[in-house]
Amino acid sequence: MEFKSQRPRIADVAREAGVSKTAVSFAFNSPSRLAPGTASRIREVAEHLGYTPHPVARMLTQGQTLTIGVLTPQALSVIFSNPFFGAFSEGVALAAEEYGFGLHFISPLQGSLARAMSRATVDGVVAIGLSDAHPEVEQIRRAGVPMVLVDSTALPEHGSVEIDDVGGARAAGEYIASLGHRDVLVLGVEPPAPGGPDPDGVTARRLRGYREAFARVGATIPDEHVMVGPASIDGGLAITNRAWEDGLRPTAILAMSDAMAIGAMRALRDLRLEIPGDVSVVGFDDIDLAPYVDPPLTTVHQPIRRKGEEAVRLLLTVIERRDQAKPEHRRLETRLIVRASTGPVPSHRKEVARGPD
Amino acid sequence: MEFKSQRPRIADVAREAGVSKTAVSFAFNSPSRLAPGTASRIREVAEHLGYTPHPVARMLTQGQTLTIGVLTPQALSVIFSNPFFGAFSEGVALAAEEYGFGLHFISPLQGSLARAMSRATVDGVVAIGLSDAHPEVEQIRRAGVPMVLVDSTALPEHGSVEIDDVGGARAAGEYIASLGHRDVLVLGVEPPAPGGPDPDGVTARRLRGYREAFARVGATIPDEHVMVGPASIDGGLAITNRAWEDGLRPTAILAMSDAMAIGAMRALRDLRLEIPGDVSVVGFDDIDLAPYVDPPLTTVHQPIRRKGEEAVRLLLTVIERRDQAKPEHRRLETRLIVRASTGPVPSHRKEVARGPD
DNA sequence: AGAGTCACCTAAACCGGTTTGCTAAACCGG
DNA sequence: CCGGTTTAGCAAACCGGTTTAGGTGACTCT
Repeated sequence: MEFKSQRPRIADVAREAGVSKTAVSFAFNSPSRLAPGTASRIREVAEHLGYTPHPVARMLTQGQTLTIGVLTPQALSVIFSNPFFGAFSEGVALAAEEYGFGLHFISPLQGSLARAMSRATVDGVVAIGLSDAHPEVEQIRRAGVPMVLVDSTALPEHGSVEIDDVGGARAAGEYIASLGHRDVLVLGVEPPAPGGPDPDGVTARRLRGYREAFARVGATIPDEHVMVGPASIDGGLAITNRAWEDGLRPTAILAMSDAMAIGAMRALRDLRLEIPGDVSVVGFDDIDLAPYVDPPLTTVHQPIRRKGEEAVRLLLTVIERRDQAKPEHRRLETRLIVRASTGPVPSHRKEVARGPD
Repeated sequence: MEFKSQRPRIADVAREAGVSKTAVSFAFNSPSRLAPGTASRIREVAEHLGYTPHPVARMLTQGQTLTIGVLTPQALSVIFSNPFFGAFSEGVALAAEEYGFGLHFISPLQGSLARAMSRATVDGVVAIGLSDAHPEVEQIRRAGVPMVLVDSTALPEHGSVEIDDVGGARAAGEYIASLGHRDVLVLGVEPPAPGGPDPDGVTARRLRGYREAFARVGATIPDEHVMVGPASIDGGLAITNRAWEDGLRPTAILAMSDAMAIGAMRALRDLRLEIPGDVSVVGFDDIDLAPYVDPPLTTVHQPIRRKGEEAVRLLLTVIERRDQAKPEHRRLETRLIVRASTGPVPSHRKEVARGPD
């Protein structure tokens, strides 16, 4: 099957140094249990042979891997295309590195998240956007791995870190409404679970915030004005185009991700519409580049890195004292950042043609 | 030390089902060696107990981890702040997922890359930006792990994927020179090895390209006009400010990363300079957002995702036929993308004050 | 000189699986 | 009814380490 590794084993070092395997192990892990001379001699032999303890074997006996997993219900190749995830990973990495933990990314294997989980050698996982509706949620829960959820409360028995989605979205909605907009398009992020509508996911929560804001001014956001797609530039671009093809002519677009907002702005440009002259755009996340795009993006700020950091810290406490202590749930604040992609509703429409509504 | 896991073991399933461990193992791995009824009964018991084979134990016997590592000489928390890395990871993930491999990120542990490597349970690694000058390069080489290098030729006995840095930089330099610029500032990316000057690293190669281009028009880029810093927005911002403080007044900035270029543009704005009216800026990478920043960034395009993908494919062939076949070295093309952040050299300087040169 | 300590080192058990060889029973053709 | 082949399942060895429970000899104390 595989190949007799030419890598030296502990027994090789033991033989070469004329001691037992135990001594070699001690030389590396508790040198104080050996005569100083012996310990250093063994280490020299090891060095000479190029010996390094086999990490897998070591994990097996120690019962720990010093690795934490980042679980995503979507393929990594899609999730990495959202700058949000880079920043989140940055936070996760920061905390993990601080405590000497490695990072392992876990995404569905042959379509199965549970399978990927059971393959992964981690001491615990940070699960991002794991929805209640995910078909494998039960298997994952049963795996009994220490876990902290991010942007989800699907598994209340585990700790979680989330943000004030509703409040952030409400602030965005109120601001847009205050500018006079009544006809908006909402760009939702695709539910992680391919099938489920994810009744309490990020998309639903933010939508609730938008709607609350509009309700206050007596306006509504009909379901047909909520379109969902991948949280990427291309996603936002495609959906916006589709909306226009469908005849929608909103004066503002509320995107649930900055990447989508940027895609939407691109689509609007291609339609010869001005931002914010003809259409206002507001994003969500406040990625590093949000201030630098053209026009600078009005968006809902969330502490992305901190979200990753706190999730890891929470997870590490769970791993350490593997207790039944009641899980901690943290909620981080959001706030609206007004830049230049939003403005008052235009007094006249550039294109008179309205949608079918 | 650690905790008697409540997780069921293979022996538990065996006892419960009234068979041997062997039978349980067969039920999962080669059901054909068992009577159909027995196999399914065992699987039921396992399901009922919530049994899942321990991944570490399995790795140990199989001699493979089905995981590939991504090795970076810098902390993940810094490298993830460069959008380039997100896109690169996207490519890596795409190929890894295709072949059912997991992804493990390896960064220095307590300052030591070699230590991090020896902890990591991977079948091979993709090392990005590993410099010749890195102090631990010898230890890493000796580890004998299948490896593919990206953006580096530090270890010629391993395969590599790189891009035409010199050509890309030369194209950028020629273009800038053709616009009449003679006084430029180069923003280099920090050498991965804290100490070494990395004589043949990315920074050196691109610098060579810029200089070749300027040489053709009889101009030079003095060393004091080459400043190095972290490849991030903040890095570019800080260095540009420092350059101005040092009295430099270039008419163009050649940044070796788009993130730095964006930071530089920010600094220029803060200095009340116009882009490209007063100063032209060209980046390197062509990240997804390069067309969307203000002004749209002129930059050297490189196939970032493909770089990640090819590295993984190369690595997988090395892992599979663990042969001594001569290592493959691939070089991907680069090309200049002209957008709006560059223009002709201004006829008069906004600020007359010149630097000390 | 004998008992007790200590320093140093080792054999064997163990972590949780997989794989190899083997046995016992069932099956088969003549 | 018998020798040969299959089938179904088991015990034990193994993967490469760590850890436990001694064992040996030198040294100290009385």
